[in-house]
Amino acid sequence: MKLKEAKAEFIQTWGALGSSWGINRTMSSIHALLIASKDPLSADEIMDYLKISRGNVNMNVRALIDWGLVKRHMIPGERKEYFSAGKDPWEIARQVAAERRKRELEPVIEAVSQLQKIEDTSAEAEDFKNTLAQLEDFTRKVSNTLNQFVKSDKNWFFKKLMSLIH
Amino acid sequence: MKLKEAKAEFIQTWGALGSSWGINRTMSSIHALLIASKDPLSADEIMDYLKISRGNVNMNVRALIDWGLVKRHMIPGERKEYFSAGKDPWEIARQVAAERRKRELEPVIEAVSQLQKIEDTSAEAEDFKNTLAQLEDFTRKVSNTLNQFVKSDKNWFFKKLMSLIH
DNA sequence: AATAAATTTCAATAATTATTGAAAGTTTAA
DNA sequence: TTAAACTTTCAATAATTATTGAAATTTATT
Repeated sequence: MKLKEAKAEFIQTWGALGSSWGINRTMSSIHALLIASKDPLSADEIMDYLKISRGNVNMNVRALIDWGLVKRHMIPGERKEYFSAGKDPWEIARQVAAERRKRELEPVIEAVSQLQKIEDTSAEAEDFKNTLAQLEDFTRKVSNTLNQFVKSDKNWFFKKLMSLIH
Repeated sequence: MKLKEAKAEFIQTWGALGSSWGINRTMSSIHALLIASKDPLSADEIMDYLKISRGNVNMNVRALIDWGLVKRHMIPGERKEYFSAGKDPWEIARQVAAERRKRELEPVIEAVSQLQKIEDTSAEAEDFKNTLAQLEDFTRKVSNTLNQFVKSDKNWFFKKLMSLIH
């Protein structure tokens, strides 16, 4: 297999993965393209490679920057902006975990916690309150654990990962 | 807050969560309804409560069964099928982790592993191979860890979770 | 300040994904 | 074996989500 083909397939694979994770295909394709690329790319290069419009590139690159997965570069003497993505899988996972915790887990904890204020005292109501309490407890534990990952350094993470397996 | 309201909001919250995780809103709403419900429900009851069509209930309940999140009940003397969902968050998470590992992580490992067969030996090709190798290694580690979770019992999981935090 | 280069926005449109509902298929019971 | 009760399928349609592209805006250069 040639380098070019491999990169094209990687972009394809990564794009499909993203879409099964609720991230849109174009966003993950751009991310993959930048991961696979030695040097930062301009909007024009991304448009050209992925055959998508300027507006689309702009919106999805912005989203990637929001997620902390891509950064802007200003090259001295150039007017254009360039974009690059970090290549370390652990850093990528950490960034994604941090954002999802904030965006998805925290709101659930908040909501489930509020819902437990049920006035009824029927057996059914008590049961449901109990289900919610368990859910809150579980979600808090997961959220705390993720938070540790996010704040930890790479070696700590791998050590723990290994300790889980053995 | 009354029990009915709380259940309605829970269904709402859980539905929204699912859709940010690439699971469709109706599927997670049905799941939430069954979690919140004391007894198993029939297709008609689900249709009625969520105001969705029979076909939609059938398809999404089937998907939930595929995911191992819902089971069928036959009540003796009744013609209808009834459905229920497990209420233990740990069991739910385990089931979801098991399925996603199989459906999403394993194919990525396979794909990334294949992609490393790049013939080129330019510095750029070597760099990219290296990125892929790191990605494969990371994904394998995550996959193994998830697999441990999946095979483990509840207490083991919580003990490990706690050991990570402290 | 005028111009050029690049970026951003967003209404229109295209593409995708979810939902309906009626017909076909199955199962159970008399 | 017929009919009623229930489930499944799937083509048509609705709803949602992504994409385009041209106009508006911003930023840099002369």
